[in-house]
Amino acid sequence: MSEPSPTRPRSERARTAILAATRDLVAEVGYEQMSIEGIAARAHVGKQTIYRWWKSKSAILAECVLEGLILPSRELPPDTGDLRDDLLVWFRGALHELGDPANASLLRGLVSAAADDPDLAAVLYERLTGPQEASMAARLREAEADGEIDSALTSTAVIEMLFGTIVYRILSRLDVGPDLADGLIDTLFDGLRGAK
Amino acid sequence: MSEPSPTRPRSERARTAILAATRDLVAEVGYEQMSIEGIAARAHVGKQTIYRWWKSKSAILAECVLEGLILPSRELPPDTGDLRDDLLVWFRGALHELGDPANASLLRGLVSAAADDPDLAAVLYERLTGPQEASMAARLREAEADGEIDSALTSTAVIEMLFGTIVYRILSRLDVGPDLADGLIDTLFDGLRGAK
Amino acid sequence: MSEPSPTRPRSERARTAILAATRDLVAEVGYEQMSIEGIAARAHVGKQTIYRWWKSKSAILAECVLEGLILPSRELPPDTGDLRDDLLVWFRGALHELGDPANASLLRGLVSAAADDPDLAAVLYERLTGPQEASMAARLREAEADGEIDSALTSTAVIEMLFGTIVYRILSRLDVGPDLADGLIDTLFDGLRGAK
Amino acid sequence: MSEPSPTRPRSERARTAILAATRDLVAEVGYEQMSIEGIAARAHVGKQTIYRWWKSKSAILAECVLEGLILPSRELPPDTGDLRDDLLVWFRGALHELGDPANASLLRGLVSAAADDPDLAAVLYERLTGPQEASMAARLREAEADGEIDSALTSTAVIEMLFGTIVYRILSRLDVGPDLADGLIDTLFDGLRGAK
DNA sequence: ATCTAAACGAGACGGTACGTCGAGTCTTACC
DNA sequence: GGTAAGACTCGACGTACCGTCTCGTTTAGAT
Repeated sequence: MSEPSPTRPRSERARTAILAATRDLVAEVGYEQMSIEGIAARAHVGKQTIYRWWKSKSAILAECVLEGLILPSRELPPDTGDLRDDLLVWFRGALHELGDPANASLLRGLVSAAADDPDLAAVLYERLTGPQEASMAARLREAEADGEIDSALTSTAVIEMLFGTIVYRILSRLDVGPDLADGLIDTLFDGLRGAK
Repeated sequence: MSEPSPTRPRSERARTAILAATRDLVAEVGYEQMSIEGIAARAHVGKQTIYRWWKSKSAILAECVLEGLILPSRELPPDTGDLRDDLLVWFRGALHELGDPANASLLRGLVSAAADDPDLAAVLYERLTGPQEASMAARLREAEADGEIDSALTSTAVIEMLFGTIVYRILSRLDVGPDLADGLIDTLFDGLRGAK
Repeated sequence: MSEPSPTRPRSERARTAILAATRDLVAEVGYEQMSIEGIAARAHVGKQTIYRWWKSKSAILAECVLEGLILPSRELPPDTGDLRDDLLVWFRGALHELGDPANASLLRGLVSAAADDPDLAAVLYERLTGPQEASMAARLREAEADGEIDSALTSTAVIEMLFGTIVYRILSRLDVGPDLADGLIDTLFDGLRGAK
Repeated sequence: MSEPSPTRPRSERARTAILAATRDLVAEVGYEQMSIEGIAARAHVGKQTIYRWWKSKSAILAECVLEGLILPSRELPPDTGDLRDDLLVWFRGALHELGDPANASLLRGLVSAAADDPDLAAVLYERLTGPQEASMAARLREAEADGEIDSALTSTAVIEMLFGTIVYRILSRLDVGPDLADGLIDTLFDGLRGAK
C-alpha cells in the first residue's frame, strides 16, 4: 500500500502555463501557425515537458477545451417549460457569441484541428455537445410526452442540425447575423409548411 | 490596351499536373500533411512553378475545386414537382457519398483549409452551394406559390442547415449513417410537431 | 564556296553590354556573388544571348580580360639599357596599382575564377604574363650577353616569382605596401648575400 | 562570472564529422562545387547544425586548416647550419607535394575560398606561413650574424616570394615541375648575377 | 521590296542549393 | 525523476539562380 514511486510529481505550474499559452496563441495566430516551440517559449517551459504529457498540438488544445479554458460550454438554459423558447434563447446566444471575431477565429482553429485529429474531434464534440445532448434528449422525450412535439427525430439529429449550422456559418464567414435564429427555430418546430 | 509582353506562355501541362497531384495528395495524406514539395515532386514540376502561380497550398486546392477536380458539385435533382422528394433524394445522396472514406477525408481536408483561408472558403462555398442555392431559391418560391410550403425561411438558411449538418457529421466522424436524412427532411417540412 | 548562312549577324551591342556589365559586377560584388541573371538584367539582354556565346561565367570574364576591359596589361617599360631599373619601375608600378582596393578586389575575383576554370587560367596568364615573358626572355638573354647577369634562371621563373609575389600579397591582404619592391629586386639581382 | 546555462553541450561527433566531410569534398569536387547540403548529407548531420556553428562554407574550411586536417603545415627542416640547403630541401618538398593532383586541387580550393573571405585568408596565411616565418626570421638573423648572408630583406618578403611562387604555379597549372626549385634558391641567395 | 532564318528580349520551365523554421528526440545540470 | 535549456537529425519552407526551352519581334543578307 505504499505510494508507487518516491519521485517528483508533475508540475502543475508547467501544465497550467502550457494550457494558458496555448489558449492565447491559438486565438492570436490560429491553429496552423501555432507551434509547439512557440507554446514552450511563451510558457517558459522546455519542449520535452510538453512532449512528455501530450502527443500533439491538438491534444493540448483538447485539454484546454476540457478545462473550459476555451469555448466554455454554453449550457442549455434552465427548463422554463417551453422547449421552443429555451432553444431559441440558447441558439440566439450561440450565434451572438460568434459576433466576436476572436470567438469565431478560435472556433475555426478548433475545427481545423478537429479535421485532422479524430481524438480531438471526439473530445471536442463530447465536450461541446455532450451536456446539451443529454438534456436535449430528456426534454425532447418530455415534450413528446406532453404532446408539445410529435417527432421521432433523435436528439443527436437536432444537435447536429443546430451545431452544424453554427459551424457552417463560421467556416463560410458569411456573417449572416443572429436574426436567422428565429427562422430556423420556427422551421425546426413548425416545418416549412408553417404552423397551423 | 497593349499586351504586357511577348514571352513564353504558361504551361498548361504543368498546371494540370499540379492540380492532379494536389487532388490525389489531399485525399491520400490529408491537407495538413500535404506539402508543396510533395506536390511538385509528384507533378514533376519545379517548386518555383507552383509559387509563380499560386500563393499558398489552399489556393491550389481552391483551383482544384473550381475546376471540378474534387468534390464535383452535386446538383439538385431535376424538378419532379415535389420539392420534398427532390430534397430527400439529394440529401440521401450527399450523405451516401460520405460513406466513402476517401470523400470524407477529402472534405475534411477542404474544411481544414477553408478554416484558415478566407479566399478558399469563399471559392468553396460559392462553388459548392452556389448552384444549389440558386435553384433552391427558385423552388422555394415556387413551392410557396403553390401552397406547398408556407415559410419565410430563406434559401440560404435551408442550405446552411443541410450543408451544416453534412459538415458537422464529417467533422465529428460519428458515422451516423444516411438514415437520418429522412428524419431531417421530415422535420424540415413538418417540424418537430409532425405533419397534421 | 558559298557563305555558310544568310542570316542575322551577332549583335555587337549585346556583346559589348554583357562585357561591360560583367566588368562592373565583378568589381562591385565579387566573382562568386556575380550571377549570370544579374549580368543579363544589367545588360538588358536575354539569358539565352549569354549562353549562346559563352559557356560559363568565367568565360565571359576571360573575354573581358582579352578585351582589356579589366586589368589592362601592364607592359614592361621601354628598354633603358638597365634591366634592373626597368624591372624595378615595373614592379613598383604593379604593386602601386594594388593600392586601389577596386583593383585588388578585381584581381581576387580573377584569381577565384581561375582557380576553378583551367581555360580562364590559361587565357588569363597568357594575357597577363605573355607579353612580359617574351620581352623578359629577350632582355635576360641580352643582359646575359652583356655580362650584366650570369644566371641560368628562365624568364618563366622570374615572371613566376614576381607575379607570384603580387598574387600572394593580394590574397593575404597584408597590405605591405610598395616598399618591398626595392628589397625584392635587390635580392633578385644581388641575392641574399648582397652585392659585392 | 556566472555560467551562461546548464544545457546540452555541443556534439564533438558532429563537429568532427562535418570537418572530415568538408576535407573530403573540397578535394573531390572543388570549393565552388562543394555545397553545404552535400557536407551535411555526407556527415549525417542536419544543416542547422552546420549553420549553428559556422557562418559560411569558407569558415568550415578555415577550421579544417586550423585543425591540420588539410594542408598540414610543412615545417622548415631542422637547422643543419646551412640555411641555403635547408630552404632548398623545404622548397623542393613543397613543390613535390603539388605533384599530387589532389593536393593541387585542394590548394586551388583554398585559394578560391581565401579570395572572397578575408577571415579565411587570415587564418590560412597565419597557419600556413606563421610557423615558417618565425623560424625563418630567426635563421635569417642568425645567418646574417654569421656573415652567411648580407641582406636587409625581411622574412616576410622571403616567405612571400616562395609561397607566392607556389600559389602562382598552382593557379597557372603550368606544371613546371620541381626542378625550378634549385634555380630559384640559387637566385635567392646569389642573385641573377650569380655567385662569385 | 520582299523573304527568311538566325539572333534577340523576355521569361516560364525542371532543377539544385540556399538559409530558416519547426518537429520530435536527446543530453546536460539543477532541483 | 521532473524540469528548463537547448543541441541534435530531419523535412519542409519560400527564394535565388542554374541552364534549357519557347514565345513574338527584329534585322541583315539573299533573292
